[in-house]
Amino acid sequence: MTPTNRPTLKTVAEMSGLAVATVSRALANDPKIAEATRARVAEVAASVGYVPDRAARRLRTGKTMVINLMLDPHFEILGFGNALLVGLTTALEGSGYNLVVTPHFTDVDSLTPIQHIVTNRQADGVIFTRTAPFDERVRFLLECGFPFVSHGRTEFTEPHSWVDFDNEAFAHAAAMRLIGKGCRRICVVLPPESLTFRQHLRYGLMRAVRESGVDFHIPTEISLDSSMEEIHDWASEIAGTDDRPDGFICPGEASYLAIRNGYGKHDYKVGRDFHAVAKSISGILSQIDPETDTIHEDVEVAGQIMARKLVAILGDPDAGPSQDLLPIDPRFAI
Amino acid sequence: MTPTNRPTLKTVAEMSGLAVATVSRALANDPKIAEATRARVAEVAASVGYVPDRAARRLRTGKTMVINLMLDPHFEILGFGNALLVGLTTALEGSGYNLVVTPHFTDVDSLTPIQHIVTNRQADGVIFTRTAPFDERVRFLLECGFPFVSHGRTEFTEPHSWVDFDNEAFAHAAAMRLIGKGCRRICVVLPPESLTFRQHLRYGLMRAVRESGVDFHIPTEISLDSSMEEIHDWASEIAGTDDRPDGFICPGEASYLAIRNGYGKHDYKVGRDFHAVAKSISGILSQIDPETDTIHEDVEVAGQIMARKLVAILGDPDAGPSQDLLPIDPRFAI
DNA sequence: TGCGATATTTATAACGTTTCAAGCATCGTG
DNA sequence: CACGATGCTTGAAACGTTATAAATATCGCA
Repeated sequence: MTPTNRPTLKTVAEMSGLAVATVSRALANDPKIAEATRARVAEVAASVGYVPDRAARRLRTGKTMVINLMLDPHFEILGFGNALLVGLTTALEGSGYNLVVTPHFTDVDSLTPIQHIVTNRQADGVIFTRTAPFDERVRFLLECGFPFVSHGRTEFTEPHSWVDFDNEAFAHAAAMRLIGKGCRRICVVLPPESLTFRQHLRYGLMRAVRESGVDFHIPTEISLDSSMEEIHDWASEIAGTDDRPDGFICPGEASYLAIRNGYGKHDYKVGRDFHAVAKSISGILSQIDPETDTIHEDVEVAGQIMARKLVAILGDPDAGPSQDLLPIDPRFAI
Repeated sequence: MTPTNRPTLKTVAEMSGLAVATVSRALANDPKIAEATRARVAEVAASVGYVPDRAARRLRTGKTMVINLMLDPHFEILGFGNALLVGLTTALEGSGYNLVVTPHFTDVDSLTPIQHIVTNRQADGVIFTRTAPFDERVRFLLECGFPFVSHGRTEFTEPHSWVDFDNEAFAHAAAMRLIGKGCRRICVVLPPESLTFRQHLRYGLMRAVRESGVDFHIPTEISLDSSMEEIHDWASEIAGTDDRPDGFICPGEASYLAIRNGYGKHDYKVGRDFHAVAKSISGILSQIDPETDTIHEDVEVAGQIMARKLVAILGDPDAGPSQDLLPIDPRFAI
């Protein structure tokens, strides 16, 4: 381990015969510094490979240059967490912000880790997923005026920044496709009540129902958070009933697979005896069942947008919140 | 935003009528501080919710209390990245270390981001995956004596800390199972030459070949890094030949699916016309093909072990490197 | 020539922590 | 009773920045 010979402002100052303060301001492009000086300082700094010290900056300015991603280890759907992470990190590259990842269990105690981050200034902003209609994290962060971007919306009247997939459009488009294939009774596996996008999916389906008069079913025994085994068993059971749905909207790859296998137990084959439209995230479905009808949610670009949005907020705290509703592939939209 | 009223050492010092230095050392459990004082300071600190300032500490001590995970956005196999992340973050919880995630593309320039971290002291230790036999990251980090744990081994003589799955045992066990099912020609999809575990898989197969005299095939047209489409097309093509393999070792879920579908194009059905043993990571295979023969690699515990290992190294830099070869499920071992 | 205005630069003081050397009681001992 | 130990506490400096205020150089103009 080298005896810490990293160049500092002092190094650059001595080399250029200027004061530390001058160098600091020159590098900050302060217009009060003579153009010639600025150029010389920049050159010297570059030549010795000066890189400002994060700790010193953070201590002095209070800005951590850290963005915190709260990740729920429980409920990470196949590919979702990774795609989000990739989107965030790539968008953050070169921005000077570091992404630190903290585990937090949305269902048990979603607030404590965030409070810790806010009160102890561990980050400049937070990003999280699995947003609830009256999310306590959102409420808390709004109260303290702490910057954040959520994946998913809330029902608070006060606006805040979020990025979300248009699940309403997804469910509607999916339902319309199923109807187009002749389905008479459409079923959708919804997320638990606690998550906002449950309603969006439901509205999407209901709109299609209103428009077409098709029959529908929303199971109460299972949710999108149920294990694949549970969904599988439920599907297998319902497949044996007379009023079994002949069309499924699956807002996730896992639920699709579980249902297709559950029905498969009764030799009901997707595309022949029933139909399904799945939300694709990892894209694996097109390999498993190439003929599966899917609508893609691009979580990676969602991550990129969230990162850019948060950086923008941090850069200009006076800017109001902004929202991004990511549309479904227009080919599927009605 | 509140006007920064966070308690500091000074706060605690004033409240307890002691000097800042005393408080600092009391909280550090310095035995030179009177027992009574230590207790009082601890009490006061707790009562005001004192939490040491990371930036100040880092500036003073040089320790960043950051561990950096280098994540390759390209090649993250289904569930691998997320499982690793979950393992790391949960194991790191309460350790005081923050996990920051940096993207870096193993194939294009694996060194630069790591050099940046080392020379600019952005972290106390690094964790990375996709290790090569003569990995330049390992070489570099060993040279500077910078703490790290790799997922995967190298062929350097100088030992270093790593955690790895026993891919040799996996391939061997998989081959033996295939042979037990009557396979005559076994094929394994290997990772590219650049990755160390390619050899481990190969050795595992070769050992089984030696022991049983079975025929084998190692494709050169594709690798584990090939897209599912490519593997699918390759499998579909080879399925039409006379000497097509009747047993597959798939060190990944994607490759299994691609092959099963490629063979499926010729109406060859897994379990009937050919067999396969897949490495399961996300566990999704048991839902897609419940009868699939899989051997599980628990990437999450790998992550936990890596995190603990690195923390141990950072706690005692004089401790030598240590290695963990994670065994396959003993039920499958021969 | 001199004086205020303007353009640059700089010294200094923080930010919150740890550590080093020094401080000050208290005490046993010669 | 003085004197060095001993046990505990503390002042001051430093880590690398940035912000504030003050200093210095430069200049136009009376």
